[in-house]
Amino acid sequence: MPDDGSLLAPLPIRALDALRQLILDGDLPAGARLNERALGERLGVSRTPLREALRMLAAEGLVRHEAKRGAVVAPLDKADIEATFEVLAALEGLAGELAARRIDEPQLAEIKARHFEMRAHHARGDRAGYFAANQDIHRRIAAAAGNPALVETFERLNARVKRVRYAANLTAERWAKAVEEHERMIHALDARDGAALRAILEAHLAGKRQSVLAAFSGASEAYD
Amino acid sequence: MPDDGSLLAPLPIRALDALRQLILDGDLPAGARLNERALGERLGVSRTPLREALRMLAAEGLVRHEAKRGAVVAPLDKADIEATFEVLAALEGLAGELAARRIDEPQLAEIKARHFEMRAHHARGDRAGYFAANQDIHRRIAAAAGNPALVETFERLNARVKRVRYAANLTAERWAKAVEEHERMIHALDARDGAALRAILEAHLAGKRQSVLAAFSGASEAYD
DNA sequence: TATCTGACTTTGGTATACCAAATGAAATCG
DNA sequence: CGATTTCATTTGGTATACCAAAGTCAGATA
Repeated sequence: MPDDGSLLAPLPIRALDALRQLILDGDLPAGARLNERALGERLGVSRTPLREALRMLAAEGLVRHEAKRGAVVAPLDKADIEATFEVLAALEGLAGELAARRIDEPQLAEIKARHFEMRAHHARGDRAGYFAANQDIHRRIAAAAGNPALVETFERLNARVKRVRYAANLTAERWAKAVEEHERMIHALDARDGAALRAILEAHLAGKRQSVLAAFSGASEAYD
Repeated sequence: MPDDGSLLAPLPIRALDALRQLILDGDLPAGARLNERALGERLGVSRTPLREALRMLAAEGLVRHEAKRGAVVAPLDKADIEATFEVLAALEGLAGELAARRIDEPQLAEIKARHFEMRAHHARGDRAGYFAANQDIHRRIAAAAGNPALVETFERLNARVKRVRYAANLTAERWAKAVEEHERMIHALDARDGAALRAILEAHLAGKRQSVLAAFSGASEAYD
């Protein structure tokens, strides 16, 4: 997902990726003020490219610029999460419908393979592995939709809730239910049933929203 | 739609709004190289805030950064337009469904009023007035959905195709059909029928896409 | 004449300089 | 002792300086 953190990329891009990582990992907590000189030194970059990175992060919604006090890690409240998941669900639904219509055999085969890897992680109770495989599958479905604008829009919004999305601790039941939904996704995709896939994905996202909101309300009443 | 072009806004924001206007109006045609010094002088701004504005426009998709050659007004081809409209249709559909569920009477009344103003513009054959009213109605439906992430996402994507969206010259029939669709929108909204409104809006956007693509293919085979 | 070459110029990328507003701390007043 | 005023410092906003890579073009060469 990094745009391009590689050594040859321009500094604004490198700073962007580094900062995004820091925010998503929680090293820069929501609400934290981002001192340009200090942050620049930390990243080994001067203020000019750093400020460009901050503007890009603001466009992604991970950072807010407050008048006369600079950049702050964007707070995230319940309403933000609900709104974002509402849009993500619609985008996933669209992705599913288009993917069912457009996916080719090699793409489908690879998604099936990932699906079984994911089930393996679930069987072992390996949350990190599960999340990675899960994310990869959703990314591949979006890619199979063959719509770059959709992928980009999804990634942008997903970044906003990622901070909290993968912090949600699944209960065993919810986890099992998610896996079962994935199972049905594969079948719908295999049958090229767009309407069904859309419905499953929308429900799947609704479930994720619930579990994220539950974890959110419980853990940090106000994440900002 | 300008973020805030006012005199008290910081220069990156002012430059952002000014540049967006220049691009949407076609004063900066697709593919044009954006010389930082020249552009800065034109806007009365130094390169530092200008570069921040360019990064924000890149995030909106109106500008592209090419390696070692700087910023360029983003080209827009048929595939971009199709992909963008596909996502816009899904977002409008979601907006409609949510709006039908959440709109209150004053909001609905105002949309009805705008609707009749729009019909007046249509009756007079006033395209500019029609487009403005039309845009306003769609914006209000999105607002009535009560989802800021949705509004923001929609605006961001819409900006990409605005350049070409309002250049499409409607035929009389297509125009009449659009107005009739708007009529049905109002009824669905009035009846709080989310599913119907979603369907109408998705079809409406599909029609817009067709008319834009037709105008696009005819006029400028390659808008870049 | 066509092509190559090398100095000059332009341009984006990055760092630094400067300013005014905001912040914080110390001194002063009630 | 608490509130407040003042002054030093920090910080964001903006402009400018510097560099290396790309681009340009005249003149030399075959």
